[in-house]
Amino acid sequence: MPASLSLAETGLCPSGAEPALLDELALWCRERGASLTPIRRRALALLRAHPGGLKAYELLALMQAEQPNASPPTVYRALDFLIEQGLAHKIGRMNLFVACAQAAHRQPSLFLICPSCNRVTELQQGGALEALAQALAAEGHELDQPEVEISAICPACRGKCKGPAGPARED
Amino acid sequence: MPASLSLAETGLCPSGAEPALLDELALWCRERGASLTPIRRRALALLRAHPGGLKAYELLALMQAEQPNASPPTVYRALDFLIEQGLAHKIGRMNLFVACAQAAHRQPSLFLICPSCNRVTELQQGGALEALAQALAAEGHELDQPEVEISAICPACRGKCKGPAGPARED
DNA sequence: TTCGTTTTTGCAATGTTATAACATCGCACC
DNA sequence: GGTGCGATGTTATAACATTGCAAAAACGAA
Repeated sequence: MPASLSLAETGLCPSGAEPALLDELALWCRERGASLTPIRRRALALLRAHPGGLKAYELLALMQAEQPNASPPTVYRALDFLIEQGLAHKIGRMNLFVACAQAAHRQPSLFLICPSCNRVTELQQGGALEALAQALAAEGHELDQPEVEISAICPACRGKCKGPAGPARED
Repeated sequence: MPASLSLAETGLCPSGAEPALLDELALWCRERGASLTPIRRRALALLRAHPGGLKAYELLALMQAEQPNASPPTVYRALDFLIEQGLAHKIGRMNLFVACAQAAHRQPSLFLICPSCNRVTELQQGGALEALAQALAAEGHELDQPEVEISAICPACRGKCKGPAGPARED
């Protein structure tokens, strides 16, 4: 079973947009008493258009294309909001921000970062997290929160690229 | 809040030093063709004296107490070396560096970061990592390397501090 | 010893990531 | 028309990390 679900295979059109989905998410925010303002919506659209994730300042540059006065706080505030709402995640080790593969399901996610190709895979089903949670519970710890990041060689790279660690992350 | 003290379950004396252990580690480096120079040794000693971990610039400040000309590259180079040798780890999400609880055993480690008290616990035995690795393997991924960071409520905080998320980490 | 090589260190500048602090705007509500 | 409040604008700065180059130390071989 390909339980993996690489960020892109939700049927995303890579050029952005997805207005219907964004409208739906805006509604969802509304229901929660939050509002997906134009800035936040734009940030989310950009993240979704870049399944490999974006650095904060890359996002800033993209936003400045439409909104020349955007500044660091602009994007960090938008990102904080999206993360709070479960619409995006931060990959701490790479300072990378990605849209949530499930739009906003808000369930804990396991991020597998392949050290060989640097690709980020968001794993949302399969027993890995449960197994981990149980093992932790057995030692008195309680798995708290989403966004568990793990270095793991992805299926594509197993056997293929062993040594050289090719570059990655062309946007 | 009591003081930090977490990784300390090794029975570390908190005031630093441990010359015998450091000598041993220096030898161990030698065998591997690496050398634990005075700067690196000093950095390691400081990390070990602060079981809660240190930020790079905190470490820098401490090193400058003895070596006024120390600069950012000084500490980052030392940290890179220690991490390479398996003598220290970096907690990516907090930009925090900690001495390896097992000195240099170089086995994958699971870091549990309590969102309530910010305490970092290094877990090196117990089935958690194994369980995770197996679950990943079942989906075609191969757990790659050390330093898995996880947000998990620590035993001390379970039941105790639920809501407010008090601050932590005064050194 | 002297030479050449490699590793380590010193140092200045810069790059990257993130937040503080404060002012302002726009809008719902009374 | 004020007031409250969330969102945004704006400037500056904090915090984290790296690059590039040159000087010095360490070390092995001639």
